[in-house]
Amino acid sequence: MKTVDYRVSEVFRAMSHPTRIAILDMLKGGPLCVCQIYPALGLDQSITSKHLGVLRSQGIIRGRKEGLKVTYEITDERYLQVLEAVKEILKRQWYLEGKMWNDSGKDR
Amino acid sequence: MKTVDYRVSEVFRAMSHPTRIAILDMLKGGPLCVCQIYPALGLDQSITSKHLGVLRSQGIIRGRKEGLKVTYEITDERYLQVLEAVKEILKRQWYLEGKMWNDSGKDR
DNA sequence: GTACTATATGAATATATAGGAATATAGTTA
DNA sequence: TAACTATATTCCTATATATTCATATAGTAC
Repeated sequence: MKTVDYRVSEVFRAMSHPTRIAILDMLKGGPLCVCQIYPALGLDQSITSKHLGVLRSQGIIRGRKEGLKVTYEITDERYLQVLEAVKEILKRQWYLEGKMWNDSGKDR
Repeated sequence: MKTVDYRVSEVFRAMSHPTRIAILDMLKGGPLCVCQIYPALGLDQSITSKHLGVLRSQGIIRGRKEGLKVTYEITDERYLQVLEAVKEILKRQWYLEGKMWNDSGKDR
């Protein structure tokens, strides 16, 4: 039986890639089709599918097939809260350090 | 300049190892000396030091030298809240799946 | 100074993960 | 049925990370 710590580590590992964080950010607004996700990320369908698979295997997102398309959504809103919490911690740290930052060129 | 998403990914990656999660759990109770941490984990001093270095490099913990010893502590309580939040999500998921679990043999 | 203690670091190896290109699978449409 | 579409998977290579053992560094005590 896997320990809780081990499962927690798997979840953090799944969330520890910029592309997968970008995917979670996209899903904040609600379910999205794969066909909407990978063009928005500017990535290959194949690579995107693998990242979705990592998040899905950890139960962070779930997909349902609707005809040819697959729509993904967050399984538990608290994963988004966790993500936001870390962003907030870092923003404060950076603020304290007097730094500026941005994501994909967009100012925050 | 590193993006926020990239920094978030680094923090998650730092937290994505069972040993480092165990270290954070130990530090919940307050600062601890390295000499207390690695025996409690049952790990080599060298390996423990490297894991501490990963957490330190991400600003999750900080150490201060006191004579020969180095004492580590959490830099921001919210990192612990993030850790607890994920544990809670997983506990609920496992409960819904009707599973039992434990950490190092201790029932929860 | 030497000897000792606690911690960090380096080099080598092993394992894990990511990315790219091609292919497989499942569903649709004609 | 064949052709098409959307997504997932496989294989291969490159890169990143973890572990082990040995050594370096910094502080203490004599």
